[in-house]
Amino acid sequence: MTTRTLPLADDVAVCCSPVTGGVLDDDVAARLAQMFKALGDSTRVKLVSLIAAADGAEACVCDLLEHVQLSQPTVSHHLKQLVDAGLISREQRGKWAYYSIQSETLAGLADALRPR
Amino acid sequence: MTTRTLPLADDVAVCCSPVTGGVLDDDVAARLAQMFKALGDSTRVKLVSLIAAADGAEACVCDLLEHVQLSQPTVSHHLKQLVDAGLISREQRGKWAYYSIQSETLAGLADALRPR
DNA sequence: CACTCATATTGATACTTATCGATATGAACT
DNA sequence: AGTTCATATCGATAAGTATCAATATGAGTG
Repeated sequence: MTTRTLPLADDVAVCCSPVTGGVLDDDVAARLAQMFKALGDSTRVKLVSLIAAADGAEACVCDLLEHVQLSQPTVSHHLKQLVDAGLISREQRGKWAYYSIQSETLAGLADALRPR
Repeated sequence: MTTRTLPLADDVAVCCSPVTGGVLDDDVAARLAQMFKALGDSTRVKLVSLIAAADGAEACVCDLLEHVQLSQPTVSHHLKQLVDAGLISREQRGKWAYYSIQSETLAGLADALRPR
């Protein structure tokens, strides 16, 4: 898989399409599934919680490596998936890459899950 | 993989452990990931929305088959995963198996995602 | 420019999963 | 008991993914 941004529903559409609020269009379902899939791995769930709990609500890979028992390439790979799904964002500052939570996307996901 | 109920954190623990509220224990992260993974497939997201939108908020497999272009065994397989994750429940009534949304679990998941 | 450090990418491998056809189960009906 | 209908399970296969060692990239530093 190469890096790509899925040409799917944007965040606005997602936030307005609750899972339990009616039959979802295929593209909305696909976008939701992409985000859920990104969270469908305990390592990635933990990475998100680590980033959220980090000082300044951002963390570099080196910080995260100390908390999960995985190789650096593997952690990098998981972070990429979270970025691709729009759940976290990446910012390069000097030698370090800082990851932070995309709260709006996460909140939108939560909203899509809430019963209607 | 055989049928199993994961000996992980129960729903109460999950609902009280927001993803962005601090570093998650491994077992809580695993339970959350199990539920997210169940939703990490567009077919399953759509099945959930179909069930929620169905008359009486429940649907039998035959109803669902009409709305997804997949074989009956495949739909059965997806439903099983959703049941195993606790997101929907199954009730046999006569010849039919009725699936319905586990709203509390879904609400708990939404709660775990909401920013703290 | 050479060197180091932090992170990303590549390539390989083992494991998982989505899917289907075939078959089994199990309930109602005759 | 035999038949039919709805659904589940099995077995196989193709596609996807998690992981790591090795290597590349790219930013700072001397």
